[in-house]
Amino acid sequence: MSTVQSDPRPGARRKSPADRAAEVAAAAREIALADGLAGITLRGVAARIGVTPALVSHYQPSMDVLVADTFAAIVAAEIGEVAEELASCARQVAALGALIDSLLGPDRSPVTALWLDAWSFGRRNTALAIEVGVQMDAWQAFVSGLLRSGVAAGEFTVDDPDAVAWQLLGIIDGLNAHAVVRYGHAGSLRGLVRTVAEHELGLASGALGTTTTTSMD
Amino acid sequence: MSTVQSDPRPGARRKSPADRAAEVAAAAREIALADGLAGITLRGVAARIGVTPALVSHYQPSMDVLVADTFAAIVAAEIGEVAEELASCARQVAALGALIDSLLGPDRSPVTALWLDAWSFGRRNTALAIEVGVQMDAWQAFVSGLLRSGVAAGEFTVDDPDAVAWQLLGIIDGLNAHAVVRYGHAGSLRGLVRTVAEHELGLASGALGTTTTTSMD
DNA sequence: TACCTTGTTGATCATGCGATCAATTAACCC
DNA sequence: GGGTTAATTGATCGCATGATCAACAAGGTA
Repeated sequence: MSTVQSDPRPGARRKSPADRAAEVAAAAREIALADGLAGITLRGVAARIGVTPALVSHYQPSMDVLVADTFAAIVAAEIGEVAEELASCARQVAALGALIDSLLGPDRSPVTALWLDAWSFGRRNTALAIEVGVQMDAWQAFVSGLLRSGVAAGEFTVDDPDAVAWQLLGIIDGLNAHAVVRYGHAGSLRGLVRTVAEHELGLASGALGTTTTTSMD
Repeated sequence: MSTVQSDPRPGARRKSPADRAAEVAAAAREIALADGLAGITLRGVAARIGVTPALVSHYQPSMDVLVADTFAAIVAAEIGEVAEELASCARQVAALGALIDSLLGPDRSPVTALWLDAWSFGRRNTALAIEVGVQMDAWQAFVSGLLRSGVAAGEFTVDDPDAVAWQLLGIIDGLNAHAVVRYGHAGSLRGLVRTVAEHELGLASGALGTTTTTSMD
């Protein structure tokens, strides 16, 4: 992931700017996922790749930007992964169910914690605030696109796909946040989100697939 | 609010430990609501009450504790206010509707932002993390109590009031978070939460009161 | 009024952060 | 192999934070 390409020259410590930049970015991502955005520090990143703080500083306009870019990279990558994962679904109903499963899965803690950090730090880091907006919009666009596809395919109906997308993402984020802060994971809450989605889309109960549902069934 | 009680002695600068502590706490609360938990700083609090940083330090075991206590005080006060506000409701259904209105009202930004800070900072501040847990549990207990009262009164049925309380709070927090970070306020989302609540409680649509609902109706 | 308790101060320390820059030296090219 | 480019370093600055403590002085008390 960190462009480790064989590296022909023996004992070579110097790297091309592109490689170094990639290395810095990768280190920042790893730190962010492990210790949160607050863990991304000049000296911390430098130490992780065995380099002087000055060098890290040299490859970034400012730490605020590095933090913002790191957040954006992680979230964007995740959107890509989820999109790819959902591409195999024949019907949009199935894709939506898979999306909910994915976003409320057992391994969400790191990314959810990252979002919590971003929401909080965004008030003191303009670059990050902008990136938070961009990534939230990206998620919203992805989900609303999914909804529109489903409507186009005649699988369900939605009055306002944009609004419903925001609602679903809001609910999911809230449940995930609670799960990260107070519980282990939010898997048991999938049923609730499914129910909400089914209601919003005018689907029958269970149309989005069923695991062990939480509430009344 | 900051115990300004007349103060008989003229030109008195000295205050009793209790008064000073209250003054410090009040200043911390004001700062937290205005600038977030990150704004609570030794020198900042000191400057606000016209006092030396050393004095503020003198009245608190550590800044981490002051931050945690400030967060707890604000949230606890809000729970108290909401509880009092809901006490006038004759039926629990009305109380639940009022609760949703209150928690998704137009002036939620400061408190929601505070929660976001707390969730994020809790990873680096043990005292705060504990307080976050306590206050989340307090809210959960309040809501589940409300649900149990409604069940006892025969107004609706809930299989697992504890779980449903967590779900409702999770949804509300998520929508509020999105509203704070990306939108003005979450008022237009009340309809969604009402719908979820009605579904969870086996109520008819509109049973929790209606404002302009968002989705399909 | 003199004393003594104690709330309060000023100075100071230690820490961690981001950022800068001349000097170094590795790596490439001719 | 020598020269040149530029990646990298070490040293150092400036700033903000939390925390400590001897010294001071306000204010109640005898």
